Amino acid sequence: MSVDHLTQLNTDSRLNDSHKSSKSEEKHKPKEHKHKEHKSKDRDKDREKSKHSSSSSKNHSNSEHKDSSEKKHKDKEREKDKVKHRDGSSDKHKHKDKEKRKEEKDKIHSSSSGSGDRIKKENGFTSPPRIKQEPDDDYIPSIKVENKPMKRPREDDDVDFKPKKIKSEDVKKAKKRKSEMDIKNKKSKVKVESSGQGKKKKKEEEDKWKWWEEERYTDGVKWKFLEHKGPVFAPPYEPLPDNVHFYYDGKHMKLNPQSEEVATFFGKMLDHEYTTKDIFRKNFFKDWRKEMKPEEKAIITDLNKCNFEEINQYFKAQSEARKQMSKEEKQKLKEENEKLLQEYGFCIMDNHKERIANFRIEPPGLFRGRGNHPKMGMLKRRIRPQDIIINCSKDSKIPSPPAGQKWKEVRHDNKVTWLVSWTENIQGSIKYIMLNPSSRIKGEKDWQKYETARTLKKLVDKIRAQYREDWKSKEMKVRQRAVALYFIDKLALRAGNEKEEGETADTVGCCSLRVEHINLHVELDGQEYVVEFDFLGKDSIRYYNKVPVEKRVFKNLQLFMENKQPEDDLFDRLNTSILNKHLQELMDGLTAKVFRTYNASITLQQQLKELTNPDENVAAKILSYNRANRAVAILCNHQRAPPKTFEKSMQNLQTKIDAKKEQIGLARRELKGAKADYKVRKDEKCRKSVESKKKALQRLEDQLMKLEVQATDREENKQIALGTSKLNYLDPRISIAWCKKWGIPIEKIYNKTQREKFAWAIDMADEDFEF
DNA sequence: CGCCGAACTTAGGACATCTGAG
DNA sequence: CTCAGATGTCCTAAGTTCGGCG
Repeated sequence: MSVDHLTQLNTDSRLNDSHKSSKSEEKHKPKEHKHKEHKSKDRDKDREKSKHSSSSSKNHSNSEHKDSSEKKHKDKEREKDKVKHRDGSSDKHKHKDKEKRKEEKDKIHSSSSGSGDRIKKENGFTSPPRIKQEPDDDYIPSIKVENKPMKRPREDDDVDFKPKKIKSEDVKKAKKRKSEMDIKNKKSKVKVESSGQGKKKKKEEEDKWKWWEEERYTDGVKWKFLEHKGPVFAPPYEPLPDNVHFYYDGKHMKLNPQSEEVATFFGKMLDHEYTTKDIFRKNFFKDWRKEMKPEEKAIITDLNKCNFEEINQYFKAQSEARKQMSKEEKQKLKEENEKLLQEYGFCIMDNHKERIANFRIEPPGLFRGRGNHPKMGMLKRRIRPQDIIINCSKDSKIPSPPAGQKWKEVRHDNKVTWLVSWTENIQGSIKYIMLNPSSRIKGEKDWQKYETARTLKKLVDKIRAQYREDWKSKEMKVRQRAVALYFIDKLALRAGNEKEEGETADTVGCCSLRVEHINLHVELDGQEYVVEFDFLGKDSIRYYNKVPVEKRVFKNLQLFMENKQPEDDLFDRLNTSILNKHLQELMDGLTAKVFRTYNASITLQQQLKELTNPDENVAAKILSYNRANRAVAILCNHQRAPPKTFEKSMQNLQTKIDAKKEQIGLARRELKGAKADYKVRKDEKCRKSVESKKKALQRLEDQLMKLEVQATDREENKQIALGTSKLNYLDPRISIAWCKKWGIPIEKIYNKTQREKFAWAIDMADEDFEF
């Protein structure tokens, strides 16, 4: 964190202190009453702000030029909004407990700096600089918003699918549907496949079902038939052998299996840093004691007197032993695993065998949330059959629970995609077993996601024009919405839902940004109107970025921050639901996250165009691809902890480079010598020697280049994770089109799993595909 | 209309397995 | 052949969105 960031923070808080507003009184209200009070306070504040904003908008209006025709329209809208506002409907109602946050903050930072300290500790690296060029979009935006279904609805004759006739009938149907579709969609790639085309073709089609050539369900039905074998439970606890001891206060103590199991969870983790954290230890100890027998509970009262060392050693030895297993043993284990996969890893959904993603129930253990999680260390309990809800077809073979046990419930809900669910005990949220990304049900959704993003592409200019216009709105709420949307669009921020405090780590997204998360600089490093962002986002990954913004945005931010405490919401009149409602009106299916998908994909496409050099070889082109991918990862702030071995491996590489350089020096000298010889002797032998020396030198130089490129690549990738964007944000058809265009084998870009996930795209994208 | 739970996508880290340079 | 580093898989936490309910 830079010095001026710190001073800025301090200045801010001082400034705010002198302007103590209604907020500060509120701080001392008892918590229980807070909820309602907050609401009415906010309403007051809203009115006040509203006044304020309309008066101050005069101040900011010097650069405002009004388009009269549009103004009329706008005014009408404002009128509407104002009416709504009078109802109190636009009040923001957050039940975030700011008091607490403030107190905490005061505790931590009583004397000095801002939030930066904490942030750095939590996640030691800073965000790399990000680039995102605005796509030079020559597209003419269309006004019409239509989200035409990609396919026709399924026919009703599918209703009584019977599991028995699993595939043969289906192939016929697929063909029928496909031919209809081909006519309708005028697909460039026509697949010839008359019904009389032999068994081989049929077989292939069975192996690789092309669900994307079939119609989709409409009306929320997710499947017509679903059969599976239920989940695989975590193996039961195996008590420790008698020679592995637990000590309390130096004395050996035999724990009963139930509390022993929980002890092993802690013992296994001894090497992890977080077993030293106070919250972790406190939560663990509390939950552990709940599992103890009264006698144990009476004795074990202080975690510091517990010695898990032997337990720790035991598990280390176990994992060592696993590594040392013979080939045959490993093979056997692998086969058993495979058998389990074959039995439980697949289900039958609508006549097709589909892979299940997570068919194993999460084993018990100690919860470790990410970042500074208030619940870290709590016991994640073992899931039993009686906790499990099974979802499948009525007419399917219903999975049987383990002997002597019962499911919590068996239901037949074909409006959802999950096969199994249970409620987890840490947050009380529901967990699911669902299908693999290669499945129809996931693939269709994925495809649709990119289609929505492409629809946004057609409208984005209009939407941008609109939110720029809204920066001038008389209404605070509209301005906040417009500025937030600008951030979401320009910086690919996440929407930022409100979170319940004390339940999760303190992280934010766009709508939940607080005043303390940004710093305004009228001038910074030679740039005007710079906003400095510094906050923890999803997974407590730090987002740090300095962005020059338009003057109007800057002025708006100043306005939003007026009379606020650092821990107050920046966009106090906005939340994700308001924002998304607005977006929904702009385009069918538009939500905040679509901007991330759109901007990621368009950035890839444009970077690929820019970086690919037709004359270069495959390796160089792939490097370009990775660079393009990296640009997206940076945009989306996909970070990773630098690999543990990074420094070392970098050093090794450097050593290699140095060695290579030395070799080159040597080769140069030799070449020189050979040349000199040739000059004197002019004979064939010498000429050949020169030639070969030249070649050798050339080869070495090539190798050096390669190493240096590798080093750069690795350095650039140190903190950047490419996988997330590749898997979730980049329309696979862009990459596939690029591969086809430049003759790059798809395997160089997508591994086997990824090719399975993106099979639909591989099949349908040709080299002309444009996102 | 706001709140909350349900359902589903997105996310990084741990661990296992593969690979290719020495 | 060996081993380090790269790559792939698994795991499950942490987001977003939506719809229903009071």
